[in-house]
Amino acid sequence: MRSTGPPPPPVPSGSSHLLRTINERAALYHLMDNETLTRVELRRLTGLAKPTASHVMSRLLESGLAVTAGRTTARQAGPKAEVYTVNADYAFAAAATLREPDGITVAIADLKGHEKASSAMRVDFTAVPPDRAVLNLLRRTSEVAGIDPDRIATLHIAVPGAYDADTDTIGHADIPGLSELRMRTSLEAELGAAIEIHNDVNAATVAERRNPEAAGGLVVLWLGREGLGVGIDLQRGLLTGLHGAAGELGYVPVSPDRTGADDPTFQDWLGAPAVAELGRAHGIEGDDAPAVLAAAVGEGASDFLDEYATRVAAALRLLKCLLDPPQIVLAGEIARAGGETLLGHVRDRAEDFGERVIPSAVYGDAVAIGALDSAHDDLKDRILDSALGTGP
Amino acid sequence: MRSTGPPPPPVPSGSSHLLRTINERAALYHLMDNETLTRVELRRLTGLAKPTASHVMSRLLESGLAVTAGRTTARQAGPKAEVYTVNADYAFAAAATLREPDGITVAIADLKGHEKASSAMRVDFTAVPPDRAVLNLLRRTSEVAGIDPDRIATLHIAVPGAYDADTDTIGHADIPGLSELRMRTSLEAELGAAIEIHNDVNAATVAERRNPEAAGGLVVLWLGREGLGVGIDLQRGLLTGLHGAAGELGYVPVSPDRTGADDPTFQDWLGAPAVAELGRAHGIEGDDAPAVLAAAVGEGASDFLDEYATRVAAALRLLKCLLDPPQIVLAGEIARAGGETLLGHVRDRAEDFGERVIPSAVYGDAVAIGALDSAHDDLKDRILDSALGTGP
DNA sequence: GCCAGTGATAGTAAAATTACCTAACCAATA
DNA sequence: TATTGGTTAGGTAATTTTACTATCACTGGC
Repeated sequence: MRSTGPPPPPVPSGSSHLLRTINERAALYHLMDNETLTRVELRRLTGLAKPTASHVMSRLLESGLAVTAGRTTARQAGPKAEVYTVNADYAFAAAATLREPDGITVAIADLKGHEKASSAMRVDFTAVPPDRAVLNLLRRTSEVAGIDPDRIATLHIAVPGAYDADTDTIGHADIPGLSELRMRTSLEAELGAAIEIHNDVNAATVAERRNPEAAGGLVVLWLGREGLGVGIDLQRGLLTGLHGAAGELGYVPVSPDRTGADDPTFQDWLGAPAVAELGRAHGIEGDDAPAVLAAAVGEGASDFLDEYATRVAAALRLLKCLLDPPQIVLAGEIARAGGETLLGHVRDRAEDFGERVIPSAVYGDAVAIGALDSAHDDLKDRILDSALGTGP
Repeated sequence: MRSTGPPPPPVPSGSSHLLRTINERAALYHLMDNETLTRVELRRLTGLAKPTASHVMSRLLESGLAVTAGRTTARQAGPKAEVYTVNADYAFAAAATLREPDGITVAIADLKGHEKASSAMRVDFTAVPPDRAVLNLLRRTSEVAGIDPDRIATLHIAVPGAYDADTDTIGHADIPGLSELRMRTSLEAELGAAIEIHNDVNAATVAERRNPEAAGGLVVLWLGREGLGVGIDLQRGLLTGLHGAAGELGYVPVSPDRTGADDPTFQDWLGAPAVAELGRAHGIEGDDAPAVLAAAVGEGASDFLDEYATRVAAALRLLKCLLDPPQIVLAGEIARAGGETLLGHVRDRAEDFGERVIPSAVYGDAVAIGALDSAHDDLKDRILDSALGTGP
């Protein structure tokens, strides 16, 4: 379904053109990696000779991928070196989130990763199909930011559900009309952009990559206002699974050896319903699960916190034993409401791997931020792969 | 601990030398991928011009990596094309397994992946340290096969335990002296070879890659004679975890919500002890867990099989929900003893993902085969990376 | 049934192309 | 005046294109 024809060999071959492509790719990579660059710095990074570095740079300027950004303020002898940057407006990355009952958000970033515009809108998905809603808000947002929608090269969408890339369908989604839609196909037809659809927890997991502590790989236990999920980001990239349904801890039975009729899952035992029930048992009130946790922390209800932390630690032990990740991030609205207090209790219960449990390093909407980060990474990869190397 | 200095940029750059290296690498890759190759076939695979293909081939011959293998039996007009092959004796890959109470096995394969020799030996690890035992048997085996031990470029060792590459230590190992050893360091000093140490279940998982059905990724539930384990091989390579302790399902509590004193783990509930206990309860006898299963299958004890299959399916559901793998392989001595019968029962219990559960496709010692496959893959990678490209 | 002619294929040789590197040079600046 | 940024000129190394030779199966006349 994905690709046709035989796959290209993993080891390329070619002639002088390939060499030029390689060197231009390398230069572009360093340019995207370094904010600003002079010819001399490029020379040092790539090891190319002076005339070659010069030539490669002028090719990048011609193609519009690089732009000049003044000259160095020379404090050494000699002329001032010309400074180059990536052309931030060469192409844009967009991200959208779909949530119930919040509606949708859209954000657009330039090639440098700077957010240019964002907007949110409540949507009644029974009245407006999700794909139309995203399209409308994306067009409006790009207009506000003064961005030509045709320059948006990637669009990543975070949805609450499991996206199956092979069939272009979304499973386990509680948004009306979402499971019947072929979202990627329909949006790709309207927009020119490359569309990717991610699970919301996976998007939040990408956002946690901003934490330099988690560079070696991380697993996120997402304790959301409603649902529960796990994001796995180890070695190279997200683990999404065959049908995009990896990390669905919520569907796992807590006690498979008990063949009772109720058969509680981790969602029942650890998710929002469990928090509400635990709150009632301990006399702690709140409108929703995060509120209950905030109240518990405020009141110093250590019995409640111990009980809940024990459950969280049990889930973490499962993840630690199966995946042995360098870091386990506690994230989501409930975890945020629990704050350092909850984290401390969980660490106490986690015993041997407590030091690996860290709080979320993301401020703000992790799902939206992660989706935009993901779209931006994808954009850079695509620019690197396609914008050059189509020489004679 | 692993590398010093700044990492090289992921996008290389270079001059004509690089180009030649690239093309020779490509040729070598195709040569290793294709058993035999003529210049014309190489031309078609790489897209290189005729004289270049010729030149690259003669370089490979000079370096000793390729050898001639006669000429084609021309059934078309024109001269017979010269046929080339990888020089199978250019370098060798070795594998070893350490098991209690079986002792150690050693196997050696040539660059083409053909097994040249293998041997097994019972070892009293309290008398002979594991690293010395491996070294001795490896030297003896290579002597028997007439292979210069210096040409053994990779050695992969499968051990029952979690290998931590950073500290070069093995945890959770029940072989005397194994946890005190720095096995890689000590063997690397004696042998010139590159040493890798794998968990035994992970080695068996590599062996399952031979099954073309599992090309999209697989997870192995290993029901061994003694222990229980999970091998995860998705997207890119094995998931080993920070301390090599990924896949240790045996240590996971079955029912975290029950805070009883016994606190049974999956090992207790699904491993060899559980099989023995279940056998006693159903009046089925056997010397060890596989024997009990074989007896149950022979007697058609469907009550026993249903009960055990229900437990296996519970573990599989956990793996399916967390990892969503394309295939789940049932392997290990217990699973083999249960055969198609057990598989059928498990599939019935697995409901929605039963069709993804497949039997092991490996005949013989999966751990030893996987370790050798792994060593051979590593050998090919290293040859590709190092043998060429050291030009002027 | 034999043997030269024909055409297709394997491989090599020479010239042209492309991109890189070194070395020399010019200009700007502390 | 020495140093640095940048360009120009000439040379090198790898490729490709074009042209050529050698080999071999097939064919058809003798």
